Amino acid sequence: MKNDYEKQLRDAGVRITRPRRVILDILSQTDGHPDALEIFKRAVEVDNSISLSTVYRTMKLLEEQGAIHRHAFDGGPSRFEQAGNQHHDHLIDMETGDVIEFHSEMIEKLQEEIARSLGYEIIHHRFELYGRKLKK
Amino acid sequence: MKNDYEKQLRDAGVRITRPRRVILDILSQTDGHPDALEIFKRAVEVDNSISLSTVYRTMKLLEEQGAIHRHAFDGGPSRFEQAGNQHHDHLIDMETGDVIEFHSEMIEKLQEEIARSLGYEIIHHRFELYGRKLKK
DNA sequence: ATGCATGCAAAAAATTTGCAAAACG
DNA sequence: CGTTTTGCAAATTTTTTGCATGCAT
Repeated sequence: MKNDYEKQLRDAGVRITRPRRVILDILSQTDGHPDALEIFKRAVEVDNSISLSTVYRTMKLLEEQGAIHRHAFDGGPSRFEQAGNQHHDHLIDMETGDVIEFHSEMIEKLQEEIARSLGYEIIHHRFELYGRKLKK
Repeated sequence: MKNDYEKQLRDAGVRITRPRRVILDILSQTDGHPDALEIFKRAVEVDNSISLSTVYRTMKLLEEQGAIHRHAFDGGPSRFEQAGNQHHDHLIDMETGDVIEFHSEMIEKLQEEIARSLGYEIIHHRFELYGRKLKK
């Protein structure tokens, strides 16, 4: 997928600077869930003047713009992924750290129902399964 | 609820020291979801020689023993609650920070199904709703 | 007694911030 | 050209750890 967030962000009044473009490119070329440090390391390979602060600042900005999602899986640092794909939840393989994405319409519906019955409207949610691969 | 983890822990070979007893008492007198610092502050009121390190070490120990659950709600520090009550998930009021507990058998079943269909066995899961109170 | 637990201070890990200089539109 | 953004270093926040001493069993 091409990095076509650029126009979208520009329209939202976000300046597209060199560091931001580098980070956006990295995000659109990745389908994993890298943390800030990983993004930083890859960014430095492209432009060695980029700083870790800028990565953090950019992640916050992109999150506010809805361009990425931030995850905080058990313990570790925040990990990011581009938004825009269809919504999904995560299953984390506790042995390998692998992240498997899944989607359940049923779950989505249920949580709406639960929230409504408690008198709430959902802004966002986290649904993470932590498991171990079954031997067949 | 009385602090009756003591016997249970003792049987598991865990030494019951003064700091640990103080912390266990605090946990059993609380039905919120305090973080380490809050527990530390309350502990100091009972015994001013307790250190924050010990609180952290004790929380890790109790977690391993299954006596408490650790939560990492969006952003903030780890927050703890005693285990032993029936399993439940959390809805976090984004305006007040209040934590509302709920339980859905349907959700429990669904996640088992999802994990199984992906070839996994669930060790634990996190299901958190972040929402805003509906005005009626 | 003897090993495990504690307090303290220092280290680590993750993230944020102040500020002067540089870059964007 | 006026703002916004950046890099850097330093500060914060949360948590962990090394080590000498103290306490539980």
